[in-house]
Amino acid sequence: MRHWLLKSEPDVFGIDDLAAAPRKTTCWDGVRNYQARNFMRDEMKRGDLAFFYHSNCAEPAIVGIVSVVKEGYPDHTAFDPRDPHYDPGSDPDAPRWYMVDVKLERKLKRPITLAEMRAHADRELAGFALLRRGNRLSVLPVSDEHWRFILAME
DNA sequence: GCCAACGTTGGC
DNA sequence: GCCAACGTTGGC
Repeated sequence: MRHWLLKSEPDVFGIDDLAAAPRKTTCWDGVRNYQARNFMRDEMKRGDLAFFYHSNCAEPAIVGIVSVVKEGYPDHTAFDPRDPHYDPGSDPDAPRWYMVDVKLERKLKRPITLAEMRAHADRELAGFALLRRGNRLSVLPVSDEHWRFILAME
């Protein structure tokens, strides 16, 4: 089983939105980056766990844990001209973008902030993609060691 | 195939 | 709101 991190802007869709969703489940739509797409389409498996991360906000932090409940399938929002994530280059016969479904397992007891994690960037969390300068990937893998260390911070 | 221009991401 | 970093686009 692999571990991941999923970014979401709390102003758009935060951890409490997921907690309020039917069956605490949502499709992770709107990802328009090829590397992130490949992770969702090819590598994320049912039962994998992921950190739910709040980005582009006052306190960037990991705030919860989700599980993959449905593996990669075409992101239909790319087909809808009225959708903000519409991409005319993707059509149902040859989908360009994929998504997974995730379910909230639990919120963390407290947010693990980006600043806190950065304090370990040279030691326990060395190599963690989230801490790379200029990191813009919205779906990224987390090693088992980093996963365990971050959970221990909780 | 190169690279400048542009749009987006995301921390601060 | 600013701006650095990055991915994408399109002219050549």
